[in-house]
Amino acid sequence: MSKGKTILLVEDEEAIAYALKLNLEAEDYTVHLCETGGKAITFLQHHHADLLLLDVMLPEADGYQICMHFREKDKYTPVVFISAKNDHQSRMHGLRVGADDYINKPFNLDELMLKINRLLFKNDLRKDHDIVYFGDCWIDFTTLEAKGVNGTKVNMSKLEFDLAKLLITNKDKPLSRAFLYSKLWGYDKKHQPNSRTLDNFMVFIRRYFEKDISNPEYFVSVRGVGYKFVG
Amino acid sequence: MSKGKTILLVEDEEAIAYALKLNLEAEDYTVHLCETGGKAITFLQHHHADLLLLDVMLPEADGYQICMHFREKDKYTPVVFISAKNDHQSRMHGLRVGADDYINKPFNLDELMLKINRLLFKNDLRKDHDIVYFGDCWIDFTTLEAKGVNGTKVNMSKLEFDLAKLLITNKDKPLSRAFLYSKLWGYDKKHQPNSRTLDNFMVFIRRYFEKDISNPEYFVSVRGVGYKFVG
DNA sequence: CGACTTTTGTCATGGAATTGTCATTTTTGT
DNA sequence: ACAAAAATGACAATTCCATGACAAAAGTCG
Repeated sequence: MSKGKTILLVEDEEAIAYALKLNLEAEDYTVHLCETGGKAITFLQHHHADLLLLDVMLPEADGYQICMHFREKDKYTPVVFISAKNDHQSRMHGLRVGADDYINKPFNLDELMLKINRLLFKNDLRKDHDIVYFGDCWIDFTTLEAKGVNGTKVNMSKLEFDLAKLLITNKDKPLSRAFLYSKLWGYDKKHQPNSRTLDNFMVFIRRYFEKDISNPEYFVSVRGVGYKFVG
Repeated sequence: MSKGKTILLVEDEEAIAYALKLNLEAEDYTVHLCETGGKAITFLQHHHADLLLLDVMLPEADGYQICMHFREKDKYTPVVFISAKNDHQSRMHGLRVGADDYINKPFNLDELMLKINRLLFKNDLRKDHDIVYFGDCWIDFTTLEAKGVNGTKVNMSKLEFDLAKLLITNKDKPLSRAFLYSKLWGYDKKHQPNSRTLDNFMVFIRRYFEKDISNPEYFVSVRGVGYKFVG
C-alpha cells in the first residue's frame, strides 16, 4: 500500500499548490506544503518525506538546489519537478541533479497522479524495513539505526532498541516495570523493580528522542505502573 | 553501476530504432531490438531484460499489450513508452498499464538517456549483483576478484568471498554472529559464537576494503548482534 | 495545607561482556 | 611436502549496563 505517505510539495503559486494538495490528499497522501526553497530545506532536515514535488522557480532556493541538497543524503526517494520552464536545458538540469521526472506546466493532473503512485509503489518494494516515525525522529528496527531529535544519527545499543520496540509496538499502552524487566532481562531474581536499570535506559532513550527531557512527549512514565509510548 | 544491462527495444521505424540502439550501446547497454509486438512477447518469454523501451504502434501486438503481458509477471522492471501518439488518453493508458514513463516523439535523446539511467539505477537496488561497487573498491563475485582500497588487486579466499557476499546481499541489515556461523560453517557444535574466527575474517576483509580500519565505513560491527555492510 | 512516604529521574563508576588484533598452530589443497 | 587458508587461544581495547547514592517529583494522610 503506498497510501498514507508523506509528500513534500514546494510551490509558491498558491492556486496550483492548493489544487495539488487537495488532489493528493484525496488519494490519501499527507501533504506538507512549503512556499519557499529555504523552508523546504529546513523541513527536510527535520522531517521525513516519501516523495518530493518541486517547483523550479522558487524564492530563496530553487528546486534544483533543494534536490541536490536532498540527494546528498538520499539517492532513492522519488523527486519530481513541476515547472513552467519547459526548455531542454532546464529539463536536463533537473534530471541531472537526480530527479525521477520533470513535468511541464501546465500539467495533467491524472497523469501526474499515476506517475506519483507508480514511483511510490516502486519505492515501497525497495524497503521492507520496519521503520517508525514520530516527531522529527525515526527508528529503523531492521537496520538498527535511528535519527534523534537534534537531527543526527543516534547510536543505540541492542537493549535500547529492544526496549523502544516493546514500548512502540504497544503504543499507548502502559507496560509495567515487571513486564519490561521480564521481557528484556528474563525472570531473573536480580532485576527486581527496585533496580534503577530500566529508568536509566529510559533516560537514554529520552535523551535521543525527546525535545524536552523533563517533559517527555513520546516516552512517558506512568506512575505506579511503568512506561508507555505515545505515538 | 547500471551498465552492461540488457534493454529490450521494440520499434518498427528503422531509423529511430537504429539511432536508439546506437546511443544505448554507446552507454554500454546491451540492446535487443524487436520490430514487432509478437517478437517482443516471445523474446520476453525466454530472455531477461532490465528495461523495456516500447513504441506504442506496432505490428502484431501494440506496446500496451506487451506491457500488460509483461506486468503480469514483473511489476518492477522499468517500462518506458516512446510514442508519436501524443494525446492525453494514450499517455494515461500507457501509465495505467504500468509504465514508468511515457515519452513523446520526437524526443530528446539526452533526456531519455538520463531517465533510463535513473530507472536502472533505482532498479539495481533490488537485484543481486555479481559485481558490487563501494567507495573506490569493488568485488566481482563471478570471477572472484576484487579491488581493494589501495587500488591494487586483492586475493580473497573462498570463505572471505562468502562472508562478504552474505553481508553485501543483506546490505544495511545486521546479521547475527549465530546466523553467519550457521551459514558459513553450518551448525557445527564447534563454531559457537565464542570463537574468534568470524572476527578474524572481518579483520581481513577490513584490511582489504577499509580506509581506516579502526573506523570501518562499510563493514561495521553491530554490538550485541553481529556485523553489517553499509552501502 | 504541610510533613512523610513512595516512586521516578539523574549521575558517576567499576565490573562484565563483547569485539579487535596478533601470533601461532592446524588443516587443506596441490 | 609446501604454501595458502582457516582455526585457535591469548590478550588488549572498547562498550555496555547494573549498581548505589542521591535529588526531584508525585501521592498520601493527618
